[in-house]
Amino acid sequence: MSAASFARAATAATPGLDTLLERLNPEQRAAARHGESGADAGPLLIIAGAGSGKTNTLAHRVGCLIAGGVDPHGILLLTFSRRAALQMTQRVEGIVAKLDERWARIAHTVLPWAGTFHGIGARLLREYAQRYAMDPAFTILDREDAADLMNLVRADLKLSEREQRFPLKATCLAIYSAVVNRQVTLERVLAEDFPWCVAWQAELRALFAAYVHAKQRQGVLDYDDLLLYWAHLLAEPALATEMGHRFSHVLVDEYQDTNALQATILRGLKPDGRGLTAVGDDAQAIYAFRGATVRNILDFPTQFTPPARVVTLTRNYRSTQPILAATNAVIGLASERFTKDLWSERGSQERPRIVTVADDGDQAHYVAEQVLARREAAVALKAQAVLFRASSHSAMLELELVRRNIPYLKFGGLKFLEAAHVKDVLAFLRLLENPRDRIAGFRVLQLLPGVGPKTANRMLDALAVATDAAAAVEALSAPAGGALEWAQFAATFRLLARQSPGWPAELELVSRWYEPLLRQRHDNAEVREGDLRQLEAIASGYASRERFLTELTLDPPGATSDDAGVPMKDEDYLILSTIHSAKGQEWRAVYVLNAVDGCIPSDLATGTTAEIEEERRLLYVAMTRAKDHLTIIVPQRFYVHQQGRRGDRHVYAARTRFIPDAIADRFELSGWPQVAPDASPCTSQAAAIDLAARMRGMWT
DNA sequence: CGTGCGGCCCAAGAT
DNA sequence: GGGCCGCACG
Repeated sequence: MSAASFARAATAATPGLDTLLERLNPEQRAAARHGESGADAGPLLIIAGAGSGKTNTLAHRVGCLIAGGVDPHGILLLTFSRRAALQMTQRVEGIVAKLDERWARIAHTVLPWAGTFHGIGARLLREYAQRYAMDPAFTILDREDAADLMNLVRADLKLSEREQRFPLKATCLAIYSAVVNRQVTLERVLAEDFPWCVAWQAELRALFAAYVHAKQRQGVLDYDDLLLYWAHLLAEPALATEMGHRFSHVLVDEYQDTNALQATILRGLKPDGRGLTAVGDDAQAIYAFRGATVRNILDFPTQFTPPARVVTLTRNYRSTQPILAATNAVIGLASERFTKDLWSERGSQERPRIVTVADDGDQAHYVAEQVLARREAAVALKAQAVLFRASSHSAMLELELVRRNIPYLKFGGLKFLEAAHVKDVLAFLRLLENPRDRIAGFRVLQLLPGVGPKTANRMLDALAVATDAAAAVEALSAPAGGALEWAQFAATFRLLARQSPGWPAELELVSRWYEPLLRQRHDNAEVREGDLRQLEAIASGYASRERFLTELTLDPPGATSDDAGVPMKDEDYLILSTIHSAKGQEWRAVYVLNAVDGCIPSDLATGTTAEIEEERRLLYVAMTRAKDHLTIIVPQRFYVHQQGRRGDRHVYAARTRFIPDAIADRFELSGWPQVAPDASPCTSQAAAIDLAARMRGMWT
């Protein structure tokens, strides 16, 4: 669809628009129509409370813009995840299709520039690469790869051999990343967040310089670079003007979870704020650990002259009034926020429940039982979600679900892409894409018998300077003791580099090469081969190797499921998710696990008030996902790790500090199971000790 | 120079 | 249980 034909379509009468906007409430409508007359197209901030119809409002706003003749190719929509981008795109398509029948046919081509900051950054950088003398075939390092590269550089600089221990690779990367994303000095990051590393400041600075240098030599970018290079392009006035004109409207979702570098990018694109819309909710800021700052949203209005218009959405369409009463009370105890209480017309007699159980095991039993009971009451499994702070918190529940044959899909936590065998195959593809990518090459070559770090490095040195990678591989001599495996590797590499069968057939050839090695290295090869089949299925959804590698790195498949495989789309399955991954979603019934101090807030996050406040918002985010039923579970006892098998060392935990007695009346408190008065725990314990003594007696 | 083994420390959230 | 490091062997 060209700009011209859209403009033509837009000049036609759009009787549908007013009808569509009728469905919005006054605040939503104001946000959607902002700047419609063209007279006031200044910056707009939408403070959108949980469940206040944010996606819908934003989608209508985009619909209004398009109906008003704005070229959709000039609309840049930045979201937090690809899932959110997809959701928004579909919503906009629906609206555009309804506006005018003639548009229905082309609605699916609407919004080519919807995506995450990182994804859009990658696209723009490839497009502009040649202009600033960079190879557009760069590959992207994920967090783990970046840490590995940091480690290599660290070893090169001999920083690992000091008498006093130098910070670990992950710490180095975290420091580097904080400096880049928060746009502050190394001194400040060290002093504020890594005080134990202050003594290493000079060495860290040298390390980071070498890290940047290594990335450039190899033609690789890390996550932060996708933003950083973009920001630097925009620091060039001519390019900033060009890109700013190219995108007449820039809309940013989840603005509370953006960082200083992202704000810099927006300022570069829209210095005066005209055409800029930010949407977010300061009460749901939960990504400070990644450099996000709530100051972005708090300071947005006054950043411009005249200041941005602020529209606040407080009507909640998601949850029942009793659930909102509880969530309002929880967030009401927060120390600083844009004050706004949410209200709803959805009445209900059911207060959210706080259920106390004995331990992790009982929690799993209770949740499984409740989930099934709700399904009997016609709440599909898909309409129910179990949320938790850390991925490992669902381990016991997952066992119970498997035992009871309840299918589930888990979001967040360890991903399928992090499995060694999947990374091995991807590394081969990355080496084909970019033969200078040393992290990928290092990994692939060392799979071969007889190749260790030294040999791999030597080989990669040769590859880095070669103009023809396949010829360079052929020219290398086979390592001692691994001639056969080497020949197979070289043949596969040559085939793919010279007469590639295309995508996704390439991936199958790589898998075929890899499988014998996989069987040598791992006992459970069948399970891992299953993962490779899954990878092939995913690969078929992408147009090219480059798209596959880029998108997979930037948006890894978020879900893993049990061995039964990914449930079919039409099947019913329970949702398990970390709270972070649950952002933006909603379910009829929500269960929050481990609502105790030590889990929420995590005992790793109680260092500063700011951290604790973020944990409070995390609980708030979890609770506000619920539409009809909310259950918060408080296990009293936690078994301690690192003890002999069958050990029963445990600690007692208290209900999360974010639900103090003062607001407990918003909840219905109960225990499970209902304890029969004569089931004394003392008797059973005595029996256990007796039994243990008898077992020992067998051997004395 | 590559590989395998044993000891040590750690264990969250994710583009 | 896993990642990381140092050490001994081939």
